[in-house]
Amino acid sequence: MKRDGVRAATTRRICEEAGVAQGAFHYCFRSKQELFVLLMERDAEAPVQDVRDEITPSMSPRECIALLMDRYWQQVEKDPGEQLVLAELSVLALRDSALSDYSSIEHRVYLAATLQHLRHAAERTGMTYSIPIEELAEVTTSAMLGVSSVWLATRDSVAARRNLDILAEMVAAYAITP
Amino acid sequence: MKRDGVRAATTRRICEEAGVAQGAFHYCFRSKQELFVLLMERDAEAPVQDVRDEITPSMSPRECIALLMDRYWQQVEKDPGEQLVLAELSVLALRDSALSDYSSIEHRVYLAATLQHLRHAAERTGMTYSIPIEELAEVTTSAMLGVSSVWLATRDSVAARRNLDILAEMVAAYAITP
DNA sequence: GTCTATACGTGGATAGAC
DNA sequence: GTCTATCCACGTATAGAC
Repeated sequence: MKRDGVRAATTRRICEEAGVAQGAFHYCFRSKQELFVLLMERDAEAPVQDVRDEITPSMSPRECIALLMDRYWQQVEKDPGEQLVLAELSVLALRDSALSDYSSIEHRVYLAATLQHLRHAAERTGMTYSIPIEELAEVTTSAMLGVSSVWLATRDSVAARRNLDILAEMVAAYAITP
Repeated sequence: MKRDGVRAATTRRICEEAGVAQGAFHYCFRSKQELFVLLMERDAEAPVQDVRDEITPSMSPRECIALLMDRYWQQVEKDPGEQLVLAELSVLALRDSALSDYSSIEHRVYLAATLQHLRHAAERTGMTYSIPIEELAEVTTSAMLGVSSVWLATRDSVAARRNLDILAEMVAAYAITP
């Protein structure tokens, strides 16, 4: 999927690359849809990277938020194919009622990471937020998702980094230092 | 495409709903890809709604930006299918080198609208921005795109409106009143 | 369990009558 | 120009031998 796109992942090609006959597919999975569900369930349980140790008590809000953006951007740029596949699966799920539970996996995975990061930052530096942390995490995650979507299409890394930088500043404005 | 998704737009069904024989398709278009290119060219030239008259000199930056968000949100919620089709076409273009020119149509269309809005707001109210207007428009558009992507999946209108509201506040913080 | 063979539907595209 | 008929490739899924 990462190499050739979700569309190219036919049962024939999957089996071919797995070195088994195509007929074996329906021994392993009831249907192709079942495989997709299993894949998306796995993605939805992607472990959230633990950045607890990277936040030190002396860091400013701006630095804490910048760290979140950096980690996110690293992940995107390290493996753009993965982002693209997640995007493909998301739109696929939006049109297939059997997969609709997974239409927001991309969002959910990163939302959890953002929320965790904001919580750790608050714990370690003693800062608080001027709006509910869930709301801040939600808008931050949505915005980051937008930035990465645009980057996937334009591949303008300079613009993406600048966007995340401005975004970090915007979000940090909602932090209150003790 | 809006009703049943881009995938469902086969040459057969297009001709069926157009009331012509399937063979007529390849008289009108060289290939299905050509039709897609034509469609995306049309989308890319979507007229930017003129909001010049809605901005009055007495409005605060916060109100000006909120107006931008409102207009955007109206468009998304009025016709979610269109947003979804744009998203589908974007990912399609990302995997098809012949369509790669159009992978960022969604972004480009709204970027132009945002930029125009910010310029008009500056002209009518005399305000300026503390960072280059192009950079502010870029990050704002990306963030709005992210919010609408998430909404397409979750259909949580309350969360979306709240996200846009916070976003408006964030962006307005970059305005300097005269 | 894994294979081969095959059924069966659905794509895009073309040929050629009218 | 528009139609019918057809080609051919490829998709998922199943049947049944080994």
